[in-house]
Amino acid sequence: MSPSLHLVDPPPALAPAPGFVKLQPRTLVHQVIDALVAGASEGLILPGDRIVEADLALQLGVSRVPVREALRVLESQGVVVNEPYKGIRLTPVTPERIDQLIEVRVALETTAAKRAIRRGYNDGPHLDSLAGIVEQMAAMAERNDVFGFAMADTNFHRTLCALAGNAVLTDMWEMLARQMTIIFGLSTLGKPMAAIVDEHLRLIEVFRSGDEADMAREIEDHIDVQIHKVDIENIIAQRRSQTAQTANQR
Amino acid sequence: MSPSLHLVDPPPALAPAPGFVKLQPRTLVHQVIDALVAGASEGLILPGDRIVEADLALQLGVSRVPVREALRVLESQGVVVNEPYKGIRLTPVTPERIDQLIEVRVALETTAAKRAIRRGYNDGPHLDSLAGIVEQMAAMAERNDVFGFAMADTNFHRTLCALAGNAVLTDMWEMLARQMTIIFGLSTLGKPMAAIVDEHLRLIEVFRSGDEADMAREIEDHIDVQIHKVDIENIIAQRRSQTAQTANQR
DNA sequence: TATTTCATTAAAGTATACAATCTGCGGCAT
DNA sequence: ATGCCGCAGATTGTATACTTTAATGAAATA
Repeated sequence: MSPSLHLVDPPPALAPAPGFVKLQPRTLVHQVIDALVAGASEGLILPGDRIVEADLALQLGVSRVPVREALRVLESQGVVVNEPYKGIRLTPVTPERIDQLIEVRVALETTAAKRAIRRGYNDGPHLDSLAGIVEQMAAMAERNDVFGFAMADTNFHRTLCALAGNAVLTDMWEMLARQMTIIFGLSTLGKPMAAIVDEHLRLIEVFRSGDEADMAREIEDHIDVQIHKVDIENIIAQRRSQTAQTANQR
Repeated sequence: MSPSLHLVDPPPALAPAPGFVKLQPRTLVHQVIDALVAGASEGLILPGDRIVEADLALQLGVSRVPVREALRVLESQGVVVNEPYKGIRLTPVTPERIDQLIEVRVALETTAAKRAIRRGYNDGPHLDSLAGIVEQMAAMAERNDVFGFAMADTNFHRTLCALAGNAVLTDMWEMLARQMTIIFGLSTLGKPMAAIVDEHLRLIEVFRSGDEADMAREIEDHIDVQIHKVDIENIIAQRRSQTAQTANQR
């Protein structure tokens, strides 16, 4: 883990793509976005912290322009909040906001699962790829790799959403995932990893059964439990005191 | 209606605010965003059309910077698509995409209604404000103001969503609404306005009853019917040939 | 002492200038 | 004739420079 903010290369794909992916030039804007999200999930920047364009640009070794554009994107995605001529700060995370994120995420994933079932995509190959990801999760749990575990977990749900074949839905899901990644990164998991692995296996089973209502219930329970009970404000306060000497002023 | 793209002031609020609203400076970025969305919904730019930063900046009388930032925001919201170093174009609208937008919108509105009911917000004052908007719709229908009618319609659903008190949800809903505004602007309505007014009245009734399942069904039917049957590609082709002399090359 | 005014400063918003990349066309070799 | 190479134009990506706004604090006044 790096001690400071830095531009990053594309994250390593956990599951190799089946065919060729249309590769696109990674502009600085994208790199800045990734760096910021990564930094936030590492707790380098905490919710509510001010983000100064010029400072950030200096740290990342780029000009203000790509930084500004990145921040605009993150603003429109809810990761940061902006007041014109005043400044940008990482969106404050309150229990209410977490509830809201969860509510929307459950709605999206439920819809995705429903659609996937109606398309008949809850069968062999698709179930296998989901099972494969759960295996990865188990492996990460084995070696106690919390970060890798969280990545695989996210990947599981991303894959599930993708089965709906709804680009609008997946885009919106990614927005939520980003914000939850930041929160996840700060909080330790509420449950032991082994239990979470089991939950995912059960999720696959229900998905296979094709009962839409059951699936909806299962998803709701599953996501709800994940971070609902975490006292996020306490965690943030702790982090802030830990890194008080280098902390960005609030 | 203006014959060309132009910067716009904030749209007139249909319902006056009860207290003071925290006023924020409108930067050029926001104005460019509004101008672009307005221009798109007027058919000045058609789905699939190329958007050249420099041209747009010239037309709007600003530099490229705010234009770029606006386009970045619209990109992250799905209004335009971007390929690095190649260009930006208004997101192509296909029947599949419309289906996807509707699917997500139904999911969000259903969730919002459910939450609003659970909060007990399906009562007196809130129902009244909804009914007030339907009256506005009826008035617009009376004077055959299609644009005003669409605005009021949008406002109805916006108000309904707001009752859930979920900022994340409303933000996402606004994204969808923007894209659907563009499509609506291009297509004529599939049903007579009077019928749509009736549907909204029924929607209010079901909302009052507080039956979540009924509400979900009602919303689904209502939104589905609106534009599902429209042959959007044909409409776009027509528009394109109508304004062929000044059309932006595809 | 409290309050207002105004200058200073930091940071965001905007404009201009430069670099990198794509695209289409024309010449040249095969 | 066909296909490859490379140059020129256009357009996007990035950097630098300038302008506007807001916040802070010191000086002035009541």
